[in-house]
Amino acid sequence: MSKDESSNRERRPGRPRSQRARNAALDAAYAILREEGFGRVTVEAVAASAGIGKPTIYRHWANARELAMAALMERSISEPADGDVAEATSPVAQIEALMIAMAEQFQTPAGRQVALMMASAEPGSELAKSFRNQVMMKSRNRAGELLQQAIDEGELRANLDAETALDLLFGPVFYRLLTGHAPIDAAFCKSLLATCLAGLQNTAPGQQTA
Amino acid sequence: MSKDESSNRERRPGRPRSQRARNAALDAAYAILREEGFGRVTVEAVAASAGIGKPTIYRHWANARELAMAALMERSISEPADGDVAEATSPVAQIEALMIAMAEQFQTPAGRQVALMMASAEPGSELAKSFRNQVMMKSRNRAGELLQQAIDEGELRANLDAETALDLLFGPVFYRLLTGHAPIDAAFCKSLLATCLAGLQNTAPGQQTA
Amino acid sequence: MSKDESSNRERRPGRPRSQRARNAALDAAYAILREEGFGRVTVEAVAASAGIGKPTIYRHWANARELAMAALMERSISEPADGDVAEATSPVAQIEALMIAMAEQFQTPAGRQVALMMASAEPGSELAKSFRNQVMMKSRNRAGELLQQAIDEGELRANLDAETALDLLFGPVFYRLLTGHAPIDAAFCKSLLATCLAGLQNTAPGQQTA
Amino acid sequence: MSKDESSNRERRPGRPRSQRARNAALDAAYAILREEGFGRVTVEAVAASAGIGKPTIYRHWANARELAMAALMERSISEPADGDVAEATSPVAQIEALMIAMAEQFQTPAGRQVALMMASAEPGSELAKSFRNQVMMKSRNRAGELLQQAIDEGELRANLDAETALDLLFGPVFYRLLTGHAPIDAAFCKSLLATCLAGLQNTAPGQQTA
DNA sequence: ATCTAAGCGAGACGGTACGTCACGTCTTGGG
DNA sequence: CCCAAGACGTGACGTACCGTCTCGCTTAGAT
Repeated sequence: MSKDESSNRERRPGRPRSQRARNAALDAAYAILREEGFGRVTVEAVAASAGIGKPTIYRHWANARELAMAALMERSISEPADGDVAEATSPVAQIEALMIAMAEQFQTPAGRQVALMMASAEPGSELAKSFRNQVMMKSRNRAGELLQQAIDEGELRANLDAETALDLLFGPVFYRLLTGHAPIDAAFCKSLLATCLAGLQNTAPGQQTA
Repeated sequence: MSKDESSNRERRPGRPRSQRARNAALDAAYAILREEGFGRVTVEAVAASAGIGKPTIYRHWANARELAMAALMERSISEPADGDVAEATSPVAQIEALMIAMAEQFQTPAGRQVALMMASAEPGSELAKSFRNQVMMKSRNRAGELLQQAIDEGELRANLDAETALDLLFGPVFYRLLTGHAPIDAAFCKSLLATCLAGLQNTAPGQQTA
Repeated sequence: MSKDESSNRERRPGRPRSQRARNAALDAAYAILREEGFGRVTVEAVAASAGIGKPTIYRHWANARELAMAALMERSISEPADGDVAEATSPVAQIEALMIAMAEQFQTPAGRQVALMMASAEPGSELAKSFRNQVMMKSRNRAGELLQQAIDEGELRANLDAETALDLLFGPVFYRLLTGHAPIDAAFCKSLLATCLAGLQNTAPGQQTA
Repeated sequence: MSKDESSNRERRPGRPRSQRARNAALDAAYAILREEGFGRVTVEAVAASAGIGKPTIYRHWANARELAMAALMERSISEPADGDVAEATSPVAQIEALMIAMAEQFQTPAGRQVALMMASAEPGSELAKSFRNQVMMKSRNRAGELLQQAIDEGELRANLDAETALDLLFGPVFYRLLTGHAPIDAAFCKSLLATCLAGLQNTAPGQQTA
């Protein structure tokens, strides 16, 4: 997530990094992210608004994008509404609750920046992976477990390709986040899940094409 | 689409825009786009490499992003492989061909920039819409027609929500383009379509959860 | 002064230059000159405010500086107050009236631009000479005649170097116009002339240095 | 004089301004000033030729004109030939030496730009005053002291208006610098001083006008 | 009564320079 | 060794004007 985090916790010589400065940077970056967008999260602006020096920021993050990503990860992406999800009775219902919670986050000002942040991160970077895992894949991974559970319980087909199934559920959400061609709301999530479950194919007897 | 006016224009006064300059700009922008990426498509670089003046570029496009989008639209996005699609026998097979053709485009250097370009375009702008329609929705819209055809022929369920169904098919592709967590290849497209058609639900008798 | 003025008045073929456009350009240039200063007299601004085309301006003048100079010469520099000058009785008094009239012109907004215009004209150019003759030398030349007259009448020394004498009278006025270290008013002109006439030297007997 | 603050500065926080960069800028500006003229002293050209960044130039000076003025002041305007002046015996002779030294400076390529620089400076600005004081008034002020000395010694009239007298001596020099209608050489300076001292008036007995 | 060359407005063209923003690095004094 | 402050060189921004070049349209003397 951050630049250092070296595991050898032996205590480096000299003055330790100021946690105050780090937090001030993240707070300022997150505020700008929400209010003015990802593109305005510049090292210069964050340093000025947080009252910290630019080199201090560069000690913690490689550039403004990474700072913005870190700010989003630490300040915005809450745990996926465990309450609602836990209340649900079946694995499939829990998946639905999970998707709806994610959808809600993508409708906040900060959430709308997620696609841009992911798109502009260089693909191989450590932080990009971290961001992907925490912001884009967390719900997906959790849903993966629920999916397996549902298969085990016989609710879903046993011969399911889990990867493809998860892409089917989460892909359309990010698709809409990216293109903005339609809203990302609870109704959409429900429709998505329902259609996904039932399949597109006509299964009524005597109606088959062949 | 671009800064200039729509088609119904008899004749504006003054010297007309130079088609030569416009093409040189698009060519240069497209070359940089492929070779160095979206982020390096700067007005400065395009002007220098095209041998035209910066103000000329600004006369045609509002900024470097719009120029890059226009370049991609006019230089890259080919017709979606009509040949292969037409060869397919059934509407569903045609949809599959369509998806595979799109997937191929997204594996080119220019194609990989698409997500970034879409994400960084300001959402309401005219060019963003145009880009979305031409680059991201063209295949989708064509698939929509085929989808309806398949419903009419009884191949697909009659009570299908077409929007959701299309999002199910195309969403995952852009999802992978955005996150890069897995390749976008023909196998993926086929798996996607197959899973989508069959649904996730277990339909075997005596297996129901309840 | 202007670009053409070919003396061979044989009449060139084609449409003649529009006097309307020429006047509009001069009017607009002069207005900008007074209101915003010499530096804002751009070909672009004049063309826009006069409602004429840029090439039309370039047909008449080589560049904006020349246009501004022409505008000043044709719109501002009036005849040097013949009335007041003529009323004066002696040649010396006429010189004084001439200087005061010139001083008045240099206190108008347009007049203050004269030093800048002269300084920024390239020295050898035809229009620079013309400007110098019309704007800066006209009064001086007239004063030269009066000076000779005064010498002839015995009012001034016979062995006077006229060039130096004229520089002594007019130099300080342009000096102040250029540096702005002190006002250019009638009192100054009078003091100038008086000191000049009497000389600096102490002529009282028995006071000599040696 | 320049953008930065006055001398009474104990220590500002942050990295101090680079004297190296400042000197490089002034050197480059002065070289361009001499070789190509005031109009070619552009921030762009100075930055490139000095190997420094444009923003650094703007940190030190408000624009190219001010940079050019500063360059002239710090690189060109030498002390007014103290040697020659000191050698002169009388105050009046010292004034003459002073004028000749100034005239020499105005015949160098850089000196010829002085009128343009003064004319194009906005009148009220701090740097314009500084330029006037250092470049145009230094000799004048020194001459003012000598003038007073000469009056005290009885060489010049006691009832002299010093301001007017100084304008009489220096005005014509700048007049010629501005208009270029005649050379600024030692002979001119001598003629100027001589005519000035003696006055224009005819003092021969029995010749009076009245 | 045409023809036709040149002027007209408009405005795009390739340029140069502007003054600004942000980058990522370096250099101060102080903690 | 970190911190704030703020300078540095770099690179790109978007704008203002430059002086030139098409455009289609007058305009007015010469045919």
